[in-house]
Amino acid sequence: MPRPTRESYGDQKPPFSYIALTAMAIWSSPERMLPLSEIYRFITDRFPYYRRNTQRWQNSLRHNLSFNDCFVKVPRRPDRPGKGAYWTLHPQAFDMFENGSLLRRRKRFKLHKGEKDSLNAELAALASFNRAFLARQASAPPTPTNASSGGLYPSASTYMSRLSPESTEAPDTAALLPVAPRPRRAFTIDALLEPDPRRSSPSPPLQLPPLQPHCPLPLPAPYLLAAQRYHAELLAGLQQSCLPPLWTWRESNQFSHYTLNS
DNA sequence: AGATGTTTATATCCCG
DNA sequence: CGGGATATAAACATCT
Repeated sequence: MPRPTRESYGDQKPPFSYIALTAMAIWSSPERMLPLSEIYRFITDRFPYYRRNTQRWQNSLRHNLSFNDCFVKVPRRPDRPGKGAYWTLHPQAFDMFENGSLLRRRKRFKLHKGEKDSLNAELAALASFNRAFLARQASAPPTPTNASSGGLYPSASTYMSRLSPESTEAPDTAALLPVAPRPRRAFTIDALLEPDPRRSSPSPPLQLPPLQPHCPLPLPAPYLLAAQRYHAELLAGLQQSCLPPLWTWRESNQFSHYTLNS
């Protein structure tokens, strides 16, 4: 091919940190979130250097995902079964490469304890809900005669009827514990679902525009330039991915919880 | 069992 | 050069 678009740097180590490589992979995906295996694939597809010694660098990469607050683990929605969770970028970490170096950031992105607790609590609540939903699905499998009629889910009413009357909020009461005092502009599920304060239109379903199918070779410049746009799209993407139409996130006085759409 | 995450420890590297 | 960010190693848990 006249112009190599997928591979680069040959066998040389690319001048990117694992954090940068992972951010590129996540950012280049249509939904701005990827499972671990896809992050691996993004890197090995483009950088031949990482086709060897996979155990070593993949261990490092996993360490980075867990260790750095700039990466957020989003639980899978139950209609997308698979291995592992999705990984995305924390919107407040967009400027972490602002010094222009993809090798070393000026400072590490760290969430404050309150923000981190709040985010973790809400993500855990979502994961807990998904687990309970799947468990219920397993205990009441679809009729063996037709596996493909009427969608993937049992109806919401079916689900609700299986719950004891006093547990109509969520299966896991731990998930309902009051979340820590909410910081303004937090990256929380409910913050994401908060309609744009400036627009008061009655819930126009936020449509995620089909993005470029591919980002040939991510570079620093486009990364910075698109941060703003990415932010909006990430919100839309999370709204689509985390909260399928089956349920809705609701705010009551002190507790936040999921309710099934009826 | 193997993939995925989490955590701790230590070494190495880069930016100011 | 020094301190902080990053890389590597490794033990261990969890989930499919």
